[in-house]
Amino acid sequence: MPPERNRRRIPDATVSRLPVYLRILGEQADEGVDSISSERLAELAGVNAAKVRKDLSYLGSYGTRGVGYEVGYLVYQIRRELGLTHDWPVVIVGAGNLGQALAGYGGFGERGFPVAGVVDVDPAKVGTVLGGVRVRHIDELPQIVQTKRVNIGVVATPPHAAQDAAERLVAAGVTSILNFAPVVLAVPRAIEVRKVDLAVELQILSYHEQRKASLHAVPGAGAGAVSRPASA
Amino acid sequence: MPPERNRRRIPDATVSRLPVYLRILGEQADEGVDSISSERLAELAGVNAAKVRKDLSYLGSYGTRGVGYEVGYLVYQIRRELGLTHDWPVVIVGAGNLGQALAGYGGFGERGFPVAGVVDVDPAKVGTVLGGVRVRHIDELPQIVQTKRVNIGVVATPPHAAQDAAERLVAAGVTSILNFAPVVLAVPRAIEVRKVDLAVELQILSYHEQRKASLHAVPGAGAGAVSRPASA
DNA sequence: CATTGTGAAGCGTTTCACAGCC
DNA sequence: GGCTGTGAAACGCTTCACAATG
Repeated sequence: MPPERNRRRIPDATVSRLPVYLRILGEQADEGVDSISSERLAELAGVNAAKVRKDLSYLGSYGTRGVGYEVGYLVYQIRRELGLTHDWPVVIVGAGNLGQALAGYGGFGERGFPVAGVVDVDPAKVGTVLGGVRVRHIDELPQIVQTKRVNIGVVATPPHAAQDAAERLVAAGVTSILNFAPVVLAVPRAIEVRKVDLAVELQILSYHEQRKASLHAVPGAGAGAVSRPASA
Repeated sequence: MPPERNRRRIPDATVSRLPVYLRILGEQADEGVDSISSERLAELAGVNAAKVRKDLSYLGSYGTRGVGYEVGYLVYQIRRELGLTHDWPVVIVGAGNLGQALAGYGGFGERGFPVAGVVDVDPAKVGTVLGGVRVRHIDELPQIVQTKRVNIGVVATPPHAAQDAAERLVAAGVTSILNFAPVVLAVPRAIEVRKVDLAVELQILSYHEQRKASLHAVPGAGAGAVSRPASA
């Protein structure tokens, strides 16, 4: 029996949607649904049905024509593909406002990402307890990463400390980083970095708001020229 | 006649990078830099120089061949395009862990998004003070949105309350939503929604970790797999 | 016969490569 | 000479449309 084409390359766009499908499928399973069509899943995920089918087809042919997908089996396959068959402990650098909220937010551990540790440079914060975890000094980072087998680090420091935090994480052996600081981190190419930047998100919304506002300002179909028309 | 089409359509991908350029340009300005090349800006933003030039070209021709871009002027143009020439007050729904962290996080107001209010359904939370703002009852939402001219709402509730929060925001007159709840919000098409989902981000990192792990498992031709080829 | 799985077309984004200009 | 601005090629993602099939 030939095993499976193991080195499937899944498009980034698909990878970023699989967690959404997974969450929805979990909810459906909880409600007792055990079979679902691409159409229905698409509706719940807010996307197009063809996209759902193509996304799922990267995992293999796990549907049944004329019927749909078996929810439990699909959950299993997506979890396997995302590497969610075991926990991934994370370490949080920065015990400020955000670090505290993250550590205190139960959703982390529940979803398979237990907080293995929180560290900070500030001795005043060391020893305090956040979400059941004692804050430790950043010098203990290598030890935490090694003993708890941590692969994923979270940067929750102020901007000026973020690059240092990232370097310490990488030096300690972390290979993926979730960065909340509004800073472009310079790390080795092999390190996967994802960025969550509130200011960026708000500014994107601002762009759309401003756009709506200036549409209101122009009359019918013309080039209203409310602000300055610049030539090309 | 007003010469130019003012309604330039800027690609989404470009809009999402403009805030990054803007932040970097601001930092450069603070350091006294007043001219910058696409190459340098690209390096600081972690992207390709051609991309920077194409992105900036959607705003107009604001560079000088052979020289580069004037930092201050570029900041002005990007701010104008993003609608950052005035503040956009935001209202936060949900005074839990996350809502508190967001309200307490100074970066909001500093960057032009002052917190006009925080609301919650829970009477026990109403009246407490977060980051200088008193938590009010969610029934006061319409009043806050109207009197403070709020266009942007932030959903920071538990998942089960998120859809209701979104509907109340829309009913109150908000037209853009930043959603932190792990839920696909159903809103009218005219409402702009952006999503920040920690679990999704972590699961994407998990995918990459799992992928690295299974690469180790195969004998593989070539990839020497030393942990850190530190380069910048 | 409803629904999947998928070639192929369509579309938006990135990158190249170089003409245009300072 | 150096750097921008931009057509055009390359790429990746989305959507269509329909053959395959339980």
